[in-house]
Formats: sequence, C-alpha cells, structure tokens
Amino acid sequence: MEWTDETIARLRDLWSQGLSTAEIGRQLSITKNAVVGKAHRLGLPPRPSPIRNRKVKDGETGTTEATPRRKSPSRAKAAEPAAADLFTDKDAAPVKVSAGVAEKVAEKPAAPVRKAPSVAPEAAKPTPQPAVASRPLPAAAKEPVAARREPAVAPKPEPRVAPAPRPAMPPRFSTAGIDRPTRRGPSCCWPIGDPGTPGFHFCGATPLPGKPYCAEHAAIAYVKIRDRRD
DNA sequence: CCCTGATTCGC
DNA sequence: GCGAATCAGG
Repeated sequence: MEWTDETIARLRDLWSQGLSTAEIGRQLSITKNAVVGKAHRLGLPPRPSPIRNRKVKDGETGTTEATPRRKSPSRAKAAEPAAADLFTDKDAAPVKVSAGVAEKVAEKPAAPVRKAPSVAPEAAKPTPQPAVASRPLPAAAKEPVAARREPAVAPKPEPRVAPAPRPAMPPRFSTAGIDRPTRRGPSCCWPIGDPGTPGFHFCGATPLPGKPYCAEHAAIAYVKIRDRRD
C-alpha cells in the first residue's frame, strides 16, 4: 500500500468521521488491518474499542500466560500515551466523541465538531447506507459501480478545518488565511490544494442537502459502498 | 457466527 | 513503515 498524502488525508478524514476501520478499508481498497495499523502510526485518535483494555500490563497473574500465542508478548508497551497528546487543542478534543458514543450521548453542546449534523447519523450507522440510500447524486447515479471512488485528482479532505460553523478556534491550521466561500451558508468543504499551502481552499459550492460536499465532490467522496467486497 | 478495534511482529 | 495474523469484546 502506498500511503500517499492523499490516501492519508482520506484515511484521516474518514477516520475522524467515525467510520469503522473496515469501512474505511473498503473505501480505500485496503484491509481494515492496514487502516488500523496506519491509523496508529499516524497517531489518530483511537475510537471506542469493542474490547476492553487488553494491555493489562505484563506480569498480571503470571500463572497463565496472557498471550502465549505468538512469541513473547514481553512487549508490554506503555498504556495509551500518544492519542491524548495529540489533542492539546480543545477543538480537536471533541472529536473524541465517536460515532457509537455520539448516538448515546445524543448531544454535544460545547463540542461542535466539524461534521455536519446530518452527516453524523449517517456515518454513525454501523452499516452506512447513506451513500446508497439517499443519494440524489445525479452524476454518481449514472455510473455507480463503474466510477467507484477513484479520486483521480488529489483531494485532501482536511478534517480539522471546519468550513461553515464556528470559526472560533481552528485547531492546527488557521482558517484565517484560507479563502473561505463568500456565502455564509453551507458550502462544499472539499479541499482544493494542500492544506497549509497558500493556494489551499475549499470548493465552496453549494453542498447537497445533508452533505458536506457539493454534488460534484459528493460523487467522489461518497461511493457505492456495495460492490466493494471482493 | 457476525461485527468491531487493538496489538503484535515478521517482513 | 507496513499489514497479516491474532486477540478480544459485543
């Protein structure tokens, strides 16, 4: 797997959107393992694991080996240092509210994440049929399977920088210099150019209802998730 | 069984 | 660094 800047950006985006690792893997045409592995290497915020803390530190009971399977799990690494570290900004922190949790919480008052409200529930679904169910996508509808998702261009979905709501405190990249769409309503947040680069900006076109992207980019962003299983 | 994410470790 | 194998919980 060649982790280009684009793929990494996509990974981060999808990851921050709360998609499951397997889902991300399907969209990127890679295995979930690759997704998780890379996510960890990137230091992406861990999402609620279905399993409990496996890292019960070595020693433990000592009587029976905890993980005698492979070799020697002597690599009882540290706990979970990295993730929290990354969120020095309060802005990024709220993202911790993951899909699963979000459903339960049902509200995030002081934690307006970038994801559009309408998008959240979709992405939160274990089996996302958003792209399939409600897709008034004209372009995509034409060639659903054929088009698939090949970005073709070089999209860099940048999760951090929120397009519309709350320009208060940008986490890492200041939206100040970013040329924001003139209109103030919802706008397509498909990134154009490299984040942090002078020319970087967002598409800004009128997004599809309930989608963060315009029809054009939504066709790229949201792909038939079906047919992906080989 | 299926799903999920986390971790390990050979490459 | 990468990701299959594996683990482990729901």
